This record gives sequence, C-alpha cells and structure tokens, in this order.
Amino acid sequence: MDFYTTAAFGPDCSLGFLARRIHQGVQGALEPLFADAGPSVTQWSAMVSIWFGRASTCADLARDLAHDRGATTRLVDTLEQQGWVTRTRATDDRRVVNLMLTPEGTAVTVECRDRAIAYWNRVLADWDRSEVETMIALMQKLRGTLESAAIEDGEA
Amino acid sequence: MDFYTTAAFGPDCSLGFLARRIHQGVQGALEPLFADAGPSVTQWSAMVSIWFGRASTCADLARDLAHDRGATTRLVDTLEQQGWVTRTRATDDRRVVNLMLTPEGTAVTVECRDRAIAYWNRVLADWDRSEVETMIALMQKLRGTLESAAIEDGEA
DNA sequence: GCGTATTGACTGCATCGGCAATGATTGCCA
DNA sequence: TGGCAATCATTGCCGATGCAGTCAATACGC
Repeated sequence: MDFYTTAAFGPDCSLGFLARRIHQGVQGALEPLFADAGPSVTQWSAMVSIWFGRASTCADLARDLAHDRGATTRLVDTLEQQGWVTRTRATDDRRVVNLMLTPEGTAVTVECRDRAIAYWNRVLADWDRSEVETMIALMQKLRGTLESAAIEDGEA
Repeated sequence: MDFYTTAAFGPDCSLGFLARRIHQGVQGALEPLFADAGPSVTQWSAMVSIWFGRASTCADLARDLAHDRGATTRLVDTLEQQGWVTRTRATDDRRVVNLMLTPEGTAVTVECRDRAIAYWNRVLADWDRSEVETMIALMQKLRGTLESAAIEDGEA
C-alpha cells in the first residue's frame, strides 16, 4: 500500500514532523516541571530505565535510550555526582559497570514520575480513554515497525 | 479522566517515550537516505517549510520548526552557503529578511521529499490505510492539545 | 594455550540547539 | 515629537549529543 503520494505529502500529515513536534512539546513542558526536583528529562528517563530494570549497565542504558555510548557515560557521570546512581564494577565480567539507584535517586525518580503523570492527565483530560489507548497502541506498532526496518537496513 | 496511574505508568505506554523513539528512528533512517543529496533532515525540514509557504522569514521559520532563533539564523547561513536559499532584506519592514528557495534548493527539496515518501511507503507497506489515517489524526490532535496547554501555561 | 574478534567503558573532537544579550527597526502612546 | 515597548536578525556562550579512537577484558577459533 502506498500511503503517501507526491500530492498528498505535507508537514501536517507527515508522521516524522508530528513525532518531532510532540516530542518537543512534551520535553519543553516537562523540563520546567522537573526543574526544582533536580533532573533534566533525559536524566529522569535514564533513572526510569534503571528503576524499571530495563538497564543495569551503561551499555544497556545506551541501547534502551537509543543514545550514544559516550553520551551515556557522561550522563551517568552527572547522575553519580548528584548522588542518584552508583557505579559498581562487576566481578564476573570486569568490563561492565553495574548501575544502581540510590534511595535519593529513587525518590527523585518517583517524584518526577508523579509530576509526569499529573501533567499527562491534565493534557489528556478531554480525551476519551479509547482514543488514548488507540494512539498508544498505534505508536507502539510504529515504533516496532521502524526498529525492524532499521535492523534490516543496518545489518545487511 | 485520569488515564495514567502510578501502577500503569511505564516507558512502553508513555506517549513521551514513544514520540521520542519514533522521532529518533525516523531521523536516523532518513539521514543516510539524504546523505548524497546534500541536506540534513533539519535542513530539509526548513526548506520544506519555505517551499510550502509556511515560512517566508527567519522568525517564521523558527516558529514553524519550533526552533530557537539563533539556531535558525545559523541554519539559514548554511542553506545560503549551499546556494539553496537566498536572503533579501524586506523594503517595507527593514528588520525582516525574506527567504526564498533557489531553483537548486527546490530541486534538492523535491528529491528528498520523494525519498522520504518512498521510505514511508516502505515502512508502512504492511499497514492498513485506516490505521495510518487514524494515527495521523490522533497525533495531530495530540500536537494541538500540547500546544494549547503550552500557551495556557506560558502566557499566564 | 594463543591470536583475533567482540564487547564495555571511557575520552577528544566537532556539531547542533537553547539561552541571553545586542543592535537595528518599527509601532504605540502620551 | 519623543520615549518606550516589541519585533527581527544576529552573535557569543554553554550544555548535550554523535562519531571516531583508545584501552581493558572477555569469547571464539585454531
């Protein structure tokens, strides 16, 4: 199915533009909400990733956030300086550094999570539950499709 | 309606995370597709904005891309150096600089648009048309909701 | 066991975008 | 007319990110 055509293509109906704008809007709104709690949105995302057990090492974190490894190292540097995360050299494989949330880090993560939840519920106040569920399901599907395509292209 | 709850919140069902990953995926896939044509995805987006008449000045462009003005100035610098855009000081209001696509700029924009269309049609090959239409409509609605919320907060 | 490839963490370098400040120009209002 | 605010484009500065390269440690093939 060819969905897009030369005539029908435009910024307003391009999924790329829309995803970019939504991301920018969310980031711009969340950043000030987190300001007095401490972390940036990216830092919070990293702590959430650790908190949910999605990442226990630096390399995991880079994969889960789709981030560069160098940037992840520096990101963890700041998290460690803030006292939110600890680095521990693994004993079985001494290349890896295990990441753990400190009690303070957990507290900050939870606090920001609650603020994010409140923000989203405020934004979505006038939406139907089914609409939101549909959108989440479709965006998850799109994310999966994009990643599959990337693997096909990247590992040819 | 409170859609998100403490228990149900997680990266995989967070619209912010999903939008971020989709944006990253699209950008990462499009960048190499545009490589030999010349522009980066951001540069192409700017030219599309001019091409569609959504922006005729630097300030317009910054608004349409939700970009910083300083970054926009530098972005236009490179577009001008590439010979894709011309700057013309307006006569009626000598503060503004009018932006115009050169024939080369238009050609590059169209070429990359065709590549983007082909990319999306490849990605969405297995999707139903109705699914894509639903997702676009919902993402447009979300974008609108976010921008309304930002205006309410930002101009209190 | 040994050499090679792979993986993980880390570090310089360049780039990009956001923020703040500046200069020029215009509109507004007393 | 004169002053003041707002807008536009531009620049310096800074933080964040991607890329390439380095070093250490592990896994694999012989």
